[in-house]
Amino acid sequence: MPELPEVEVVRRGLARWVRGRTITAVDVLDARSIRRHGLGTEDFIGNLEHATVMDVVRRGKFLWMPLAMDTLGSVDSTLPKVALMAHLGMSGQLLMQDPHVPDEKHLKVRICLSPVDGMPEQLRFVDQRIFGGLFVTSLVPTSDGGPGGLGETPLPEIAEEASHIARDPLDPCFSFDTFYRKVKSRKTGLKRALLDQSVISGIGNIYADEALWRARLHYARPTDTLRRRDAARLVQAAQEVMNAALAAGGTSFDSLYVNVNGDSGYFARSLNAYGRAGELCSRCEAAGLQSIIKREQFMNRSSYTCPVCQPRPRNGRW
DNA sequence: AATGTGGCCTGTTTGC
DNA sequence: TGCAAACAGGCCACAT
Repeated sequence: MPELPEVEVVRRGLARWVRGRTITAVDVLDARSIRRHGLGTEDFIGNLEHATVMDVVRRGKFLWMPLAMDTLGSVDSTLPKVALMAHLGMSGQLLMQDPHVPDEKHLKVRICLSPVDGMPEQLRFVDQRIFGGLFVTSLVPTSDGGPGGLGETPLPEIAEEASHIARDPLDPCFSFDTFYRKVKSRKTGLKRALLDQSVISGIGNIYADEALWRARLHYARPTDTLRRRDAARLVQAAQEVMNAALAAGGTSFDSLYVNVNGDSGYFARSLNAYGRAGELCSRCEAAGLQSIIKREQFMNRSSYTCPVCQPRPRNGRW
């Protein structure tokens, strides 16, 4: 499933094909994919047609395209106030396609772009499970005054529907102090805090388990007992594992298509904890020990840990 | 107010 | 063999 590194790969790929192009037509094939656009299909389409895509911006797993409306034949590029928001959910894909390519089985929305030589004319949203979706949202000032997210031409504004989430660990404006303050003030388990988008964004179940494993921390570690150096190790671990995944996904930048093929494929081989129940912990093995990664339920999700190098709390003491 | 839970979705895998 | 249940999981509405 697309996680933050995959969404960033999509952002970079998409920017290359859609920046500066005008939307000429929109075809909503399944209204469920725009259910978060509360004003309905007609309003959704009306907001997009004749608008020009100024950039592709990402924070966490939210991706949006600031739009400039073409008024009286001239594009006001100085003040984009709305954006086309996309969230891929579990199975969403954004594909650049030529018109003659047959519709994908789970094609939900087709966005036609002004023709440019050598560039595909359609941006297609394909989504099997419909956890993802598209909708139009306003741009609002950021709370910290920095750019809303990662883009080619950073705006001091953020898509409203993404304004409640914290900066992700790959954001140049990510603040460790802010993260640590938020974590410390929580009264919950560490993994729950990691998955809370208002504490730190972009981390899902897979990267949460990987970051915790790398930092040798247990998912149930009470957040208020976390030492500064533990938190620093955890953030660094998250950055390392996501940068590695990003590098592995970066090979598809030159593709005509914006690559989001579901299973984390190539990078899955690099995972040390997630999905490895019953297998030896590689770090323990390297140290001459034999411990087996175990799978447990936490927050109705699978959590994978090494019982030796990520020990569970005993008597509430760490 | 802050924290925790359930449900949305459907193709694939597992189990009886 | 065949059907049903489990599973995947980000996010938000709702409950406590």
